[in-house]
Amino acid sequence: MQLQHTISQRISEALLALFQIPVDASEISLQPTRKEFAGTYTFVTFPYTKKAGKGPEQIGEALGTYLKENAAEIKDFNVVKGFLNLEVQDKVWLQILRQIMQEPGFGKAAASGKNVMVEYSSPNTNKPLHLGHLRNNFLGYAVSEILKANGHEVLKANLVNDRGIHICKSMLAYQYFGNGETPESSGLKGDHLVGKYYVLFDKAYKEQIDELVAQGTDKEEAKKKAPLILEAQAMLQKWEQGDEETVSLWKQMNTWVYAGFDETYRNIGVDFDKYYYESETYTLGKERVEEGLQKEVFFKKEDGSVWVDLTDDGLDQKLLLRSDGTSVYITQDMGTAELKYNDFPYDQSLYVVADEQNYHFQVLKSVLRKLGKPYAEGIYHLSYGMVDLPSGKMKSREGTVVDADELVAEMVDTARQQTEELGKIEGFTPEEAQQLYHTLAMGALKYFLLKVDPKKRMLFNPQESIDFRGHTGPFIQYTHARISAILRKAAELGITVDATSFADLTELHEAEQEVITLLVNYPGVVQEAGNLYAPSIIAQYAYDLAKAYNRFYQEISIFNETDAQARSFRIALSAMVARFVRESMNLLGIEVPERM
RNA sequence: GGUCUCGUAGCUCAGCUGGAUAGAGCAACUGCCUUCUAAGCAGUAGGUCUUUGGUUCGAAUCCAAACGGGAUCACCA
Repeated sequence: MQLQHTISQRISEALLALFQIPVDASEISLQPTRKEFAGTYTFVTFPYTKKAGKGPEQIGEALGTYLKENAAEIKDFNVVKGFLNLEVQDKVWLQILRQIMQEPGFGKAAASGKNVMVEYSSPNTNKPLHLGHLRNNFLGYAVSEILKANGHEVLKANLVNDRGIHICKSMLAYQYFGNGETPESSGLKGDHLVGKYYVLFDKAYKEQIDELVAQGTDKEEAKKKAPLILEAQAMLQKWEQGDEETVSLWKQMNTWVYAGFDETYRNIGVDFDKYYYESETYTLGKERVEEGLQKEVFFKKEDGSVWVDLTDDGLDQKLLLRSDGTSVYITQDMGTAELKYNDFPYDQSLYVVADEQNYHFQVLKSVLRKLGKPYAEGIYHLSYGMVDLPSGKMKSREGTVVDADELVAEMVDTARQQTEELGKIEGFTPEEAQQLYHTLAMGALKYFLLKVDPKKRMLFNPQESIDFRGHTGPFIQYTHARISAILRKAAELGITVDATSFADLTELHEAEQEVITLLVNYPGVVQEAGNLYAPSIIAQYAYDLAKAYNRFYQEISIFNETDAQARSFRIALSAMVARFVRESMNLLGIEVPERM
């Protein structure tokens, strides 16, 4: 809100009046006052000692005295070394709360006119989603919501990797071992069924390799010569040639997988505005290569392969087209970048992709820049760290992955157990109870994965990682449920509250004031999270707000308060906390319950 | 080997463009439910911010080097 800016303005005026130091208000930075001192905002005086010709404490004292006398917002001050701690008048806080109540869009930025595409999820169709994908999906969804709150037009895209050698592996194994199995006949979810054959392929493939090695073949050689891999490669050729039988099987298996993915997406609460399929885009990009050759920013080697030299940008030479004229990964991405831009002329295009592809995206951006593409600068790789298990890195082929569907189911079950233990389901219908378990499970899981800085690699311990107490999603959800109970009670008592209900109130408890201070910060937090593409900032905020509210809740009674204005104020404050807890959690894709 | 990245409490993580005695949660210990939901609140204990230099009024934060993790450097995706 304006409060910080107003105070900066006052300090700017004071610096000029007292020390003849001209400083623009925008250059004055305030920081939150540390817990152990009185005050809300702290101004550091060290940087001004030279210009003022006075010691840091003298400056602080002089500024504080001046502000207390001349600035209506300032209640009091104290100086500790070079730190001027400022207390804001209670009536100012109350006025701010009234303003927030009357401003439904508080925390939502006006339309920016900017278009942002967010590509996330982007699964392979040869196996089901696992824990790593969950981080990706939650991040992509949350960042999209945060960007919307910042006033941008967002298009969520999913680029499905539905072709390639890995798909052929599943298909081949299915041909050998499938016996016509279907999701219906096996009772397996489609993506899990296909994933099963992917694992089977790998197993059989490894056996063949071992066999060849036993016969004296070199290991690397064996990997290339094993009959199964040759068959898979032949199958990919047939697929590319449009072989009817191959394409038909491919369609069949993909249909199963998509049904499975849709179910998972629905279950975890993510969605997309547009799907792209690599089977439709993998030949794109060749025109870009041609364009680059004409512009002479790419070059062709004798064998016909096309390369780009990126040594100017600190990168290497990079292959863009194979000698046989077929595309590689980067060729495709050059094509899809153009396709995306034509579909949705973006100012920014985010790729939510794990950090193992950092180099790839540097190359992509650099290549498009060389081609002079207007959309090159908007490309941003939202790189996130891997999720490790206590046993180390997850490897899908080795079966050391945490399956997304299983994990969610386990979480729901844990939520049920916890809730039942606490005896909190009285008055719930079975459907409501099930709904609650799901809400809590997803809250716990999403919060756990989103509270960590996306860039950082993180550890997930299935045994102990997901808690329902402390710094968790359910803690924040619980706070919302608590407040809901208060608001229900207020309604039962016939108490209605609006911005005029506490017009004469002039004093606040410290715990109340701290809650308002956090509410004031909300728009700034949303903005920062948007600028940094960091849902973790929202997660931290929601926790801080819930924590501060719980302290207030514990210390101060609402319905035992005899002063009607103070009581109304506390109900209003509670309602605002509920509102911003809900909004901030929704930005993370997390629902909050009315009761729990 | 080149490039990039990370190293903060026993564990998992915060610490914004440099600011006060480095913060949470979990785990451990102590209090608080005849009063609005104890999935809560308050408190105790726990640290050479990997190390060494440098920049300055001031460094967990910026710079350099070392050590230790990780990623990447495919006519794979």
